[in-house]
Amino acid sequence: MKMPIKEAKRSYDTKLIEKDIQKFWNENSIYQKTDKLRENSPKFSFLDGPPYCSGKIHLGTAWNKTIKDTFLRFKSMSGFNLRRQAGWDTHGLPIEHKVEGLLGLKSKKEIETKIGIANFVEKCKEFAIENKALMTEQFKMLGIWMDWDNPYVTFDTKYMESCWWTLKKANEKDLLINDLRVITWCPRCETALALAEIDYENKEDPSIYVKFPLKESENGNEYVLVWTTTPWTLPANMAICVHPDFDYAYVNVKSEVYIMAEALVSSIFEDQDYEIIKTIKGSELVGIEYQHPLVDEIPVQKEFEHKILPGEHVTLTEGTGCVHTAPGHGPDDFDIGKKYGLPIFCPVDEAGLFKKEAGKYEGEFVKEADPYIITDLDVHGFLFKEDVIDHRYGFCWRCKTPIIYLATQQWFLKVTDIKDKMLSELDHVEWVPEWAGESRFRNWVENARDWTISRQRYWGIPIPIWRCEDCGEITVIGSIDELKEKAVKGTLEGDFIHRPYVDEITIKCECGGDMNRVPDVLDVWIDSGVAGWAALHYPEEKEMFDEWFPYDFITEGHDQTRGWFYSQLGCGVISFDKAPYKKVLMHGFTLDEEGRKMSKSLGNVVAPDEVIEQYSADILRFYLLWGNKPWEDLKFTWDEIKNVQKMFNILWNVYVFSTTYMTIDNFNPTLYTEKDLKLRDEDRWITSRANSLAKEVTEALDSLYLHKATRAINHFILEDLSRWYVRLIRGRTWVEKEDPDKLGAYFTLYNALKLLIKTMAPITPHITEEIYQNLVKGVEEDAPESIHMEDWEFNEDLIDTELEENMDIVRDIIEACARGRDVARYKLRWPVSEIVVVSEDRKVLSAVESLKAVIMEQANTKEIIATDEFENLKIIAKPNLKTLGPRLRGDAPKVMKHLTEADGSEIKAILDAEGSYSVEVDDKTIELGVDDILFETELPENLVSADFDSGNVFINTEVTKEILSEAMSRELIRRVQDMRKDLDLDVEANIQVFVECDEDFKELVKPFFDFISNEVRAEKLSFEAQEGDYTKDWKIEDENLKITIKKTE
RNA sequence: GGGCCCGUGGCUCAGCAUGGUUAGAGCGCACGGCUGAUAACCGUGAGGCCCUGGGUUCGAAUCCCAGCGGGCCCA
Repeated sequence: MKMPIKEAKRSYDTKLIEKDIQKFWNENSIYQKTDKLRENSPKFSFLDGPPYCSGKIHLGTAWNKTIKDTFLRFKSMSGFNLRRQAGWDTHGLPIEHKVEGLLGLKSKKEIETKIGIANFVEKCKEFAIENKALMTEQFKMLGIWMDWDNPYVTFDTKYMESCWWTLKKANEKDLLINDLRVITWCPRCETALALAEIDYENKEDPSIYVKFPLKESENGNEYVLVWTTTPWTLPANMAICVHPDFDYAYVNVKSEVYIMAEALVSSIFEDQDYEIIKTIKGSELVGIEYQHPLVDEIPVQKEFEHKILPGEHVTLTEGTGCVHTAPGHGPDDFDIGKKYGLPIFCPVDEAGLFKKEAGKYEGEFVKEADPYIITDLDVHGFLFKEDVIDHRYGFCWRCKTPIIYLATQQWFLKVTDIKDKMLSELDHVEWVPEWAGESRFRNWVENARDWTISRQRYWGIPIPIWRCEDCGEITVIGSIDELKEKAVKGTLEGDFIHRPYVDEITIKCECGGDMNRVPDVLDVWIDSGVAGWAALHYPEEKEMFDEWFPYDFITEGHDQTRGWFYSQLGCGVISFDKAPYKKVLMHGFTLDEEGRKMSKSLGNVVAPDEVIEQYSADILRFYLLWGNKPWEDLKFTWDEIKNVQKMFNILWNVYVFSTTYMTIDNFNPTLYTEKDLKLRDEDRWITSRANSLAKEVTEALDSLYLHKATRAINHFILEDLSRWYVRLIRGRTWVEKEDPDKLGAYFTLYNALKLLIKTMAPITPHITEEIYQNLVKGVEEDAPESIHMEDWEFNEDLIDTELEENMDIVRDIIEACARGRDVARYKLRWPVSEIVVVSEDRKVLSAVESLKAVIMEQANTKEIIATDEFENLKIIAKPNLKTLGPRLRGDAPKVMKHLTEADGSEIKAILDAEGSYSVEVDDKTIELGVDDILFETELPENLVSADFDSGNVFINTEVTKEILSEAMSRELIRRVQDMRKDLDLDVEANIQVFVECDEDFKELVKPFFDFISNEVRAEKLSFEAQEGDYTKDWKIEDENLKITIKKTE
C-alpha cells in the first residue's frame, strides 16, 4: 500500500523544495534512470555549446542552459533517447590572463623567463579544472540535466587528438596555408587575433590631414592631401591611393595647391576662400611621385619610391579621397602592395614597439608615438589640420587593448576556398527564427575571409605542424599514434600533447633533416569548432560517431553567428563536407532593465545565484522562457520575476487546497471509475482545458516558441484553474460524505493537476516533481519513480471546444452580473430571484441554456432566463420636437402629454406595423411618422442591468422575505466562519454555536437552520445564551447580535 | 557605408508568418469587493495617432516601400 496523499505545506518554500528534490534526484540516480528508460527509443542528438571556464555563470548562460534543458526534458518525455553531454571550453587567452594576474606576471616574456611554460600551462589547467567544477555546481542548482559526469573538455588528450585530425584533413585538402599577411594583432597578448576575437567600442583618436609634397611641381607648392586616424602608420607609408574614376581637384588656398577628391573639397575648406584650378580624373594622377613627409626622421624611407596608385577601395564618405597606404598595416593596403609590388614595410614588432627601421621612433609604443609624429609633421609644415575623432575601433576581446594591424607570417585556413560549400550546406540547416540563418548567418558566411588559426601563446591546442630545419617541408600530424611512430626525440607520456612537452618532440624528415614543431597554438575557436566529433573522439572511435553525428539540435546566442555557428560549419565542411548540425535556435542576450548589456564596468550584472537565492531556480527558469521571444534580447526586470513568483504561489495554493480536502477524505482516484462519480459540466470543461493546454504547449515546445508555452501555462493556472475551476467546485468540497458529486470534483481536479504538472515538468522540474511525489506517487501504484520518467501525453478526445467557448461566454455573463450587483450595491452573498440574459447571438443563448447551473450558482440567483428580447422594459414614447415643434406649434404640448401618458410599447407596435401613429387632439387627428416619435426605455424598479460582450443581463434585486431569509443566513454563516478562522480551527473540526439576537432575526434564519449548521460544521445551533470558547459581537444590517462558539472534542 | 533585429498605454510584453468586429495581458495608479486556497485573492476604472510618411486592399498594428529612433554584427 502506497502512502496516501498528504496535506501540502501551507507556504511555498521554494528553497527547501528545490534542495530536497535535487537530493532526491541524486540519491536515486533519477537522471541516469530517466536516460536509461529511453535507451532503445529513437535517437535525438544534441551538442552543448561549451561555456568558457570563467568560474561563474552569468544570466545569459543560465538562459542558454535553461532553453537546452527544457527542450531536452521535453524530448525525453516525448520518448527520445537523448545525447546531452555537457561541454567545456578551457583553452585560450582569458585563462592565460587570469593566471598571469595570479602569478604577478606583467608580460608575455615573463611567462617564459620567470616561471616557465610548463608551470604556466599547468596552472592554466588547474584553474580550468577548478572553474569547471564551480560552474557545474551552479548549473546543477538551476536543475539542468546533462551528463555532468562525462563532459567533453577541450584539453583532454583525446579531444585534442581529434582536433589534430581535422587540421591534417585541412592540409590534405590544401586548405592549410602559411602566408605573410596583414592581420589583426593584440600588442598586449603579442598574438594574432581572429575576427571573432575582436570587440568593437567607441574610442577617441587623432584625426589629421597630412600634406604629402609632390616630388616635382611647378612652384614646389603642390601637395596631396591625405586623411588618417592612425598617425603611427605613417612611418610605413609606401603609396597613396586614389579612385581612378573619381574627379580630383587642384585646390588653391593661399599660396598652396592641394590635390584631393572634388566631391569633398567643400567639406574640408568650408570656411576658407579657395579656388579650384583644375579638375582631372583619378586615373590621371596615377604614377605621380611624392616625397615621404618624415624622411628626416626615418632615413630608410629615402630608399623607397612613393607614387600615387589606383585603388577601387577608395570611397568618398570621409577623408579626402586620397588614401594613405601602408602595406604593413592594413588589409586593403596589403592587397595594393601585393598588386603593385610594393615592399611590405612593417617597422613595428610583436609588442607594438617601433623597430630600428623606424628611425627616430625606435622603441616607442605605436599609439604613444602619435603625438611625436604629429609634432614632427607640423614642424615640417606638412600638417594641414589636426582634430580628434570619436569612432568605433576594435579591441582585443579579452584584454581590451586596442588592436593594431601587422604584417606577419601566420597559418590560415583557406575558408574562401570552401565558402561555396559552406553556403550550400547552410541550405540544409533549419533555423529558428528563420532569418537567423537565411539572412544574418548567410551574410556573415558570404563575407568570410581566410581564418587566421595560429596564436603565439601557450595554453591551447598546439598546432600539429612540424617543419624541417633543412628543406622546409612540413608534416601535419593527425593522431597520437602517428606522432609516436614518427617521433625521434621527446617525451610521449603524461600530458605530452600540451606545450612545452610537445615542442620538444622532433620528427625525422624524408630529406634526413630534423623537423621541429611550429611553436604556435590554435585559435580557441577551432577547439569548439571540432566539438561535434572531438567530443566523440572520432576518428579513433567510430561507433558513437555513426550513431549520433550530425546533431539534431544546437542552440546558442546571436553572438555565436561569428563564433560557434561559424567555426563548426567551417570545421564540419573541412572534415566531412557537411554541416555538423541540422537545427539551430539562435537566442538573444540578457540585458539590464534599461536594455543595456550587462557588464562588470557598468555594474549592472545580475547573477543567476542571486535570483535563485531570492526566488528560486524554477521561478528564474520560468521567467527566462516567459519574458520574451527566445530570439530577442531579454531585459531582465525584478518586477517581472515577482510576477512569476505570484503565479507559482497561486499554483501552490491550488495544490494546498486540493490536498487539504483530498487528505481529509483520504481520496484515492484509482479507486473510482467515472461510473462512481458525478461529473458536472465544469469538470468536463477543466479537463478539456487541461488537455487543450497540453496540446498548445506541445506545439509551442516543438517549434521552440518557448514563450508561447509559458504564457499558455500562466493563463491556465491563473484564469482557468485558480480563478474559475476552484471557485466553481468550492461548494462541493465542503460536503461531509462519500458524495459522488464531491468525488467527481476531486477526481477531475486530480487529473487536471496531474496533467498540468506533467506539462510544466520540462520548464520547472522541481516544483512539479514535488507535487508529483505527493499527489501522484501517493496514490498511483505503478506510477514511475519521477515525473520526468512520465510519458508526454494528452487526450485530444477530451477537448471540447464548444464547451470551452460556452464557458467563456458564461464567465462573461457572470462577471456582468457581478458588475450589475456592484452598481446596485447588492451583495453577492444575497441571492436574487431572477436574472435575464438578453442577446441576439444564438451561441450566447445556448451557452446559458447548457451551463445554467453554473450561472445560477455563481450569480447566486434563483432563476435564469435567456432570451433574444427583454420584454419587461418599460418603453416611453416622446415627441421629436425637432420635427414636430415647427409643425404643430401650440398642439405640441398636448401631443407630448398624450404620448407620455400612453403605453409606449403599444405605440411602438403600431408604429412598427403601420408606419404611422395617430393622436386625437381637440377633435383633430394628428398623424405622427416614424421620425416624429423617439423611444426611450426605462428599467422597471428593482431591476439593474449590465452589458457584456454580446448582450446584457437584467438582475431582479427585489428583496422578498425568502430572499432576505437566505441572505441573513449567509451573513450569519460568514460571521461564524470568520470566528472559526480566528480560533484557527481545523477545517473539519466541529463546533457548537450560540446566537443571541432578536426574535425577528431568529425567525428569518429559522428555515435555514440545517443549511447553517452544515456550512459551519455545527453539531448544535442554538439561540440561547451560553458560555463558550469565543464570543464576539456583530452587526448585520441593523441587527445587533452576539455569537458564541464552543469547540467540541 | 552594408547586413540583421526591434519600435504597441507610465513600465514589461502578447498579437504580426495566415490582414477582418471595439488592439490584449501583467505590473503600477485610482476606486470597490471578498474572507476556510487567505502573510492571499477578485473586480471596476482611467490610461493607446500600435514610431512617422506613403502604397497595396472593401479593410493594415499585421503585407510592401521610404524615413526616424534603438540594438547587435560587420566594413
